[in-house]
Amino acid sequence: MADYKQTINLPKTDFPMKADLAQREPKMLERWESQGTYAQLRELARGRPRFVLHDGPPYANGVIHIGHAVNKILKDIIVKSRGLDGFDAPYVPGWDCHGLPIELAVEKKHGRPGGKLDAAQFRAACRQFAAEQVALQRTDFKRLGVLGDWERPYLTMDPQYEAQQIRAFGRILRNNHVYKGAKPVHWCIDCRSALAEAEVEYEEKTSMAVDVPFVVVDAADFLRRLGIAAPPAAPARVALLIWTTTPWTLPANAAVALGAELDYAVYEVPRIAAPGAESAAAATSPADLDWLVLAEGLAESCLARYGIDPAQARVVARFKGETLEGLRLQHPFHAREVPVILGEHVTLETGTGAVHTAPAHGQEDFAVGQRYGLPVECPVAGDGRFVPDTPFVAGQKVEESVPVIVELLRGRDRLLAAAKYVHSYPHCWRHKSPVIFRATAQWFISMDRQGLRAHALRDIEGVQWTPDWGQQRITGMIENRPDWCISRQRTWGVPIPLFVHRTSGELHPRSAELIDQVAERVAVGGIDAWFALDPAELLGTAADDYDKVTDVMDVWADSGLSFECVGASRPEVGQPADLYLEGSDQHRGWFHSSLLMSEALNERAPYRGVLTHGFTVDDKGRKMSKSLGNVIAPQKIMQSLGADVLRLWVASTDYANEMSVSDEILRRMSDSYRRMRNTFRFLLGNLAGFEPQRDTVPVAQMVALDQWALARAHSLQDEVIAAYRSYDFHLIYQKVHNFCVVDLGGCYLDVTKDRLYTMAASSPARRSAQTAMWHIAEAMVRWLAPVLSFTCEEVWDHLPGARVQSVFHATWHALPTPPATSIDWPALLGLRGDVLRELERLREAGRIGAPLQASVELLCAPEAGAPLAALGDELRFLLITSEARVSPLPAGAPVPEGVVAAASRPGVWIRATPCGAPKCVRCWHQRVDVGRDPAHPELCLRCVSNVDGPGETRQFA
RNA sequence: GGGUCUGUAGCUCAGUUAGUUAGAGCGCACCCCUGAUAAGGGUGAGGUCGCAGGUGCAACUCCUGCCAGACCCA
Repeated sequence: MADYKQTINLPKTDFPMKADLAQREPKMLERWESQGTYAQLRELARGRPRFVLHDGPPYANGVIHIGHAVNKILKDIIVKSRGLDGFDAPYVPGWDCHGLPIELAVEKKHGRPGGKLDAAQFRAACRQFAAEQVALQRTDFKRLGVLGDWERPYLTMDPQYEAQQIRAFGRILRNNHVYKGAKPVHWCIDCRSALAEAEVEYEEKTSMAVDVPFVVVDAADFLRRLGIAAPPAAPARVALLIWTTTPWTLPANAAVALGAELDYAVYEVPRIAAPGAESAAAATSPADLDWLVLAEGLAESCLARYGIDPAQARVVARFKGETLEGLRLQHPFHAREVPVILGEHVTLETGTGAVHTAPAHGQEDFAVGQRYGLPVECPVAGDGRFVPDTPFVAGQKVEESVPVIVELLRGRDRLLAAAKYVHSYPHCWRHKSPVIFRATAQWFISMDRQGLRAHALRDIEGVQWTPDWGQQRITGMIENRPDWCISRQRTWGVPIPLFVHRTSGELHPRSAELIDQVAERVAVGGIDAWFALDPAELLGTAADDYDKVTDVMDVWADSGLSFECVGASRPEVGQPADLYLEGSDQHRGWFHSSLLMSEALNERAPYRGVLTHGFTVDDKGRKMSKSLGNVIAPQKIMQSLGADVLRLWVASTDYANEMSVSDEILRRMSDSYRRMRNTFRFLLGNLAGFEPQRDTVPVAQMVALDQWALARAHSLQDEVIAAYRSYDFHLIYQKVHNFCVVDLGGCYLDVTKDRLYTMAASSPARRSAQTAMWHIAEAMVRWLAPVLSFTCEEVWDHLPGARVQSVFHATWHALPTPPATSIDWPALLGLRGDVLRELERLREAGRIGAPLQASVELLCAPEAGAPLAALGDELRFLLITSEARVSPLPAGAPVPEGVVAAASRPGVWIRATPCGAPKCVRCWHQRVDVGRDPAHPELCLRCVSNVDGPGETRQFA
C-alpha cells in the first residue's frame, strides 16, 4: 500500500490539549508583569475615549474569599472588554485601610492603645498591619488574572489620600452640611470610651425593673381625646404606666412612646399604694380610684404585678395608641412635662405597652426622639456618674443611683412595682462589665439642611442602575436614612480636624482655613500630624480656649470620598466615573456613602452607572458558611482547575441574582472550558502552514460554506459586543459555547475536514477554509479574552501572522462581510439534520458505522429540492456521506417504499443505504471510481487529482 | 417584622407586547469513529415553568396569598 498518509494535511500545533492551568497561569502572570502589559496598554490606548471603572476598595483584612474573586473578575471582564471595544479603560485598584477591624487585629497582638503602645505607636502598627494585608490580597487578586495598576494602587491610608480626605471634609464643612450633635453609643465605664457593636457581647444581668406612672397633666384633654364624659368625681390620678429595667435613665426621660396601631385601654382600679409604703384604705370614693392606661394585651400581667385582681378592674375606654399622641404627662420626679409620642419599636412582648423614652440612653429612643425633636440631654458623664447639677443623684454612679431613684419614686407615690429582673444585657467584651447607652457629642452630616437628601434623590434618577431595581433600593435607603454620624471615638482613622471652643462649644471661626493647613501637614506626616499637633501652632495664643477634636471619621467617609481622593492624584481616574461595581450590599455601603459625599461636595452623583452583583451561595441557594461546610475558596480552585475556569464560572453565571457555586458546577465549567480550548486547538492545528499575509483568500472568492461560517461568526460577534456593552456576560458564554459546539464542532469543522485534509496544501479551496478559520480564531480569541484571559493570551501566541504583543492590546477583529448568497443554508442544515437521523438508524441496525459508509438519495417534489440541488455534486461533502443524489419526484407521483419524509422540509424524502462502492484509502470515501487510474489503484479519481494532478475544485462545501 | 430581589429540565441559561406540542448547551444513556484521540461525531431520554388561588377566549408570562432562598434594615 502506497503511503498516501504523507499526502494528508492533518492538524499540527504546539498548542497543548491539556491546559495544565495551575502550572501555566503563574508563568503567564510573570510574563504580563515583566512585559509591563498593563502599562503598555495605557500607552497604546492614550487618546482614546476613556472608560473609568472606579474600584471600590476592599477592606484590607483577611485572605480573599470567593466574593472578592467574583467582584474583581467582573471588573476585569468589563475593563478588558472596554479595552477591546476601543476605549482607554484604566484600572486602579484600591484598598480601604483604616477602621475598627484592623484596630482589633492589632489589639490582639499589642494590646490597646495607651497600654504597651501609645496611640502613635499603635497607629504605626495598624499601618503596618494594613500594608501586610494589602500585599497578601494583592497576590491573590493578581493570581485571578486581573489586569491593573497593581504597582500603584490607591490606599486610603496613603498620606496624600488622608490629606485629600481632610480637604474634602473642609469643603463639606464650608458647604454647611456638618453639625455637632449628640447620639447614644455603647459606653463602657471602665474603658471610659465608646464601644463599637463588635466590642459588645451580651450576657445575663440582674436589673431592677420598675413600673412607673406618668400622670396626665390635663385630664380634660385626655377625656376629650377618648371621647368619654367626665366621671362624677375625678380619680386620684390618670396615668400612663411605663416599665423599665434601667431606672437610672429616668432622669433623662423625655417622652412616653405608644404603638400607633396597638390597642390600649383605661382601667379603673382601686388606688394602688407604692409597694412597701403604708397601705392605703380600701377604695370608698372616686378619689381612691386610679385610671391606668395599659396595652390590652399586657393588662392582665401588669395588674397582677400590681397586686390587683383583674376582676376589680373596670375598663373605662378602649383606644388605639395614636389617639394620645401629643398628650402631656408629668415627669415622675422632675418639674417638667413630657409628651406622648408614637414609635414602631413599641411591642407587646413585655412591659406595659408604653415605653419610657430617654433619647440620650437608647438608640431607638434616640431615633424616635429625632422625629419628634426631643432634646438629647445626657446627665451621665464619661465616668458613669451623674453630672453635678443633676437633681437627687448628682455625683452618683448609675448603678448606685438605682436604689436612690426607686426610693424617690416610692416617696413620691410614683411606683407601682419594683422587682429584680434577669435579662440579656450588653457587656464590654474586655471588662465583662455592663455597658450603658450614653449620648455623646458627635459630628453629623445633615441630610436636609442643605438639601443633601433631595439632591441625592434627584441624581439617583440620572444614574444607570444595573440591574435596574438597584435604583429602587438605594432610593428607599436615602429617603429614610437619618443624618450621617461621621465621628468615631477611635484611634486608627482620619481625624475630624476641628477646634471647639471650651466654653461656648462653637467651632473656631477660621475652621475651614485651619483644615486646609492641617491637610498640608497630613500630606507629609500622615494622620499622626494631627494627633501630634500642638494647637498653638495653628491657633497661637487662642489655643488655650479651644479643644482639639480627637474623633476620627467613619471609614465609610474614607471610601465614600475615594472619587475625590484618588482623582486628585491620578488623572486617569476622572470623575464622575463611568461605573461603580460592587455587591448588592453596597447600596447601603459604598454606593450610598459615595453618593452622599459627592453630593455634599459637588451636587452631582460620582458615577454614571452602578452595577451590582449578588452574593455567592451553594448549589442549594444557601449562603456560604463555615458551619454548613459549603465554603469554596478561590485559592483552591486556582490551584486545581485554574483561574480561567473560575473566571468562566463568573462569566457564565447571571450575577444579578445569587451566584451558585459548588464542585459540580465547577466541574461543568471545566468541561465547557475544555471544549472551547479544544476548539481553539483544532483551529490552530488546521492553520499550520497558513500565513495570513500570503494565503488569505478574498471573501468573495471563498467557498460558500466558508462564507456561511464567516457570516455566522459575524452575527455572533455583533451579539458578543452588544452583550459586553450591556454587561450580559452569561449570554456571551452561552452563545460562544454554543457556537463552538453546534456551528463549529457539529457542522463546520466536521465538514471541512475533508477539504483541509485531502486537498493540496495550498489549493484555493483549502486556503479558503483556512482563511475562514483564521478569521474565526482571530475573532473568537478576542471574544473570550476578557473571560479566559490566560488561555486566550496563550492562543494569541500560537496564531499565525504578525500581531501586537498581547491580546489585550488588540481591539475587536475586523471580520470580512461575506456577499449575499442564494444558497438557503437554513434549509440545507435542516435537511442535514434529517439525514443524520436516518444515518443513525442505519448505524443502530448495524449496517453502517462511519457516515462515509453511507449513500443518500433525496427525493424531492418540484421546488422542494432547490436548496439541495444548489450544491450539485458537493452535497455529499456537506452530509459527509460517500454519495448524495438528488432525485426529482414528479408531482402526483407516489412516494416510493423505504423512504422517510424529511422532518424539516415538506416535499423531501430520504433514502439512506450502505454504500457498496470500494473505499478510497486516502479520503475514505466509497467511490465507484476507485482504482480507475492504474497508477493509483487504491485511490478515487478525486484523490488522484489532488495527489498527482491539478487538484479538484470546490465552490460550495 | 420592614425594604429590594430571586425561584423554567441533574447543571448553566433563553423564553419578544400573555397566543400553536416550553427552547439551547452541558451532563446523562446508547451508538459510531480512530486522520482533533485523556479528543471528535450522531441519536435519545429528561420540565404539571416553587406552591395555591384569581383575572382573561388564552397565563411560564398579569394580580393576590403562601413556601423557599439572598442582600440590607429593625
